[in-house]
Amino acid sequence: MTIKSETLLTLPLFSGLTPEENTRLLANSRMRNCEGGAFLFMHGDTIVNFYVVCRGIVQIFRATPDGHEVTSDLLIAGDSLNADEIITKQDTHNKNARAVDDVLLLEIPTSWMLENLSNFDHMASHLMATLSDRLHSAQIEAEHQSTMSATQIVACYLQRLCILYGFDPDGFELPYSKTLIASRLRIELETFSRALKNLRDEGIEVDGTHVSFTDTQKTSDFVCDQCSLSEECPAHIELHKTSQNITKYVA
Amino acid sequence: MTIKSETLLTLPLFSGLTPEENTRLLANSRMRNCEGGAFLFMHGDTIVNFYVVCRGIVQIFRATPDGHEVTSDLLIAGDSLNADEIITKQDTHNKNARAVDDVLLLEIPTSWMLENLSNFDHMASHLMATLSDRLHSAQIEAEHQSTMSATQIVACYLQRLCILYGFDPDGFELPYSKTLIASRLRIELETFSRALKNLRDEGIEVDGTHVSFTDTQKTSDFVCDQCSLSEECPAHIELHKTSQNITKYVA
DNA sequence: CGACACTTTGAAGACGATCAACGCCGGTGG
DNA sequence: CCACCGGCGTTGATCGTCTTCAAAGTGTCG
Repeated sequence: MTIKSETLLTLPLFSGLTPEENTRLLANSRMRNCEGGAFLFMHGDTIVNFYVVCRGIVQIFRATPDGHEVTSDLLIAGDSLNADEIITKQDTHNKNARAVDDVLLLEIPTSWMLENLSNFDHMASHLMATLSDRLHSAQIEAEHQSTMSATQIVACYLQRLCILYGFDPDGFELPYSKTLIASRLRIELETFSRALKNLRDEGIEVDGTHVSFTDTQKTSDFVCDQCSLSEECPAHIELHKTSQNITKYVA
Repeated sequence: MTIKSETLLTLPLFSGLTPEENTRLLANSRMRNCEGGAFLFMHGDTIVNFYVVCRGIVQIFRATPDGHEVTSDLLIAGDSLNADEIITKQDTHNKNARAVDDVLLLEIPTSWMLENLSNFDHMASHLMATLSDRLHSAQIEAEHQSTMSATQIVACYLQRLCILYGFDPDGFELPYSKTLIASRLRIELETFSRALKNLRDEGIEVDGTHVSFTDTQKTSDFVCDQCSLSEECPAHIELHKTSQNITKYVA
C-alpha cells in the first residue's frame, strides 16, 4: 500500500508542511489496515503512534468498573484518533480504540510527531486548533447531556450527523448501527428507539435506517442552535471534504 | 499594580520563555482586578484577551435557551481562563466568565499570544498539554455524568477538590458555596444536599461547609480511580504549587 | 429584630434505565 | 428447502433516581 504525497497534503494537519518535511513524513509513516472488530490499541497500552482515520469507522470507548462499555466517540475519515495523546504526561493510552468496520489508518510514531512540532506554524497550530474544537464540542455535549431530554439529544445528533457527513437532509441512511449510536449518545438502545418515534412530532422521520428532515422549521425550533442545519460549521464541512479526498487518493 | 517577572516565570505556561521574551511579555500584559459578580467577558463578545487567574475564583458558564445558567467550570489561581480561544476559527467568546469573589487576572492580548507561539517549545507545548488535559478531564467527566449516581459524582468531586487545592483530607472547608458546586456538577442544589447526607455511609462527613474523609478505605472503594485520594495527580499538584506562588508574589 | 440569601427537608412527578417478551432478518446446517 | 439460531431492534411494564415545587430552617448583616 503506497501513499501519494498529495493525500497527506490534503489533511489540514499537514497543510503547513514544506515539501521536504512532507517527504520525511512519508518516510516515517505507514498505512495500516484493520478488519472490523480489531483493537487499534487498548486502555493501558503504551502510546507509540498517532493515528489518522483514512477509511472506515473507529469506535473510541472506555470500560466502566462494572464492565460496561461507554463509547466516547465515533471517528470517520479525516479524524485524528488520539491527538490529545501526543503531548501528555502519561505514557499509556487512556481509552480503547476498535475498528467498527474495515478501517484504513495512517500511522505515525508520536516521537516523530513531537520532533516535528518545533515549528509552530507547520503542524502544531493545526493540532491545537483540533484540540480546541474537540474541547469545545465536549463541553457543549456535556451541557446537552444535563439540560436536554433524550429526544432532543438524538435530534441534535442527527442534525450534526447530516452536516458532518454532508448528507442530504431530505433523506439519508444512518452510517452506524442504532446500538452504536445509542452507546455514543450515552443512552440505552430502548430509549433511543423510543426517542426516534417522538421525533416524528418534531419534523424528523426515521424509518429503519432511513432518516429525513420533513419539517425544517419545526426541527430547528427543537434542536439547539449549535446543531441546527441552518448553521453550517466551516470546520466540519472542510473536514468532510478532506475525508473524501483521502479515501479517493488512498484507494 | 506591578508584576514581578519571577511571578510569570512560575507559571508552567511561560516556563520556556527566554528572559528577553519574558520582558516583552511583561510589556504586553497587565493585571486586572475584578470585584465579585463582575463579568470578565460574555458570550458573544469579541475575543481580545487571554486570561490567567492569579487570585480568586472565576465561574465559566453558559446560558441555556430557557434562560437557565449552566456552570462549565470553576477556576482558581494558576488556571487559564480561555486557552481554547487563542486558536479557534470563531472570533467571539463561546461562554461567559464571571468573577465569583474578588479576582486578580493576568490579561494578555490573544494577538500577542498568537505571535509568540511560533517557537513551539517556549509556550505552545505547554498550551497544548493544557488543552489535552482539559479534553481528557471533560471526557472523563461526561462519562461519570452518565454512569455514576449523583452521590458518587459528589464524592469524586470532593476527592478531586481535596487533591487539587492541597487540602487536608482529615478536614477542610468548601471553597465555594454549595449552590455553585451543585451548578458545577450539573445537579440540583437539593440533590446535592441529599447526596452529602448519603456520603456519611461512604466515609465522607460533611457538616455545613466542613468536609472530612473519615474512612479512606471505604471512600476509595466508592469513588472512581481517577479521583481517588491515593492516586496523586502530578499535574494538579504542580498547578496548586504554582497558584500559591502567584498569590504570594502578586500580593 | 427583620430582611435576605443560602440551605435543608418533604412530597409529588417525570424521565430514563432495566427487565422481559417479541418480531425481524441473515446465516448456518441438516 | 426448511428449521434453528443469534444479532439487532421494537414494544410494554415496572422501578429507581433526579427534578420540581413547596415550605421551613439557618445564618449573616443592616
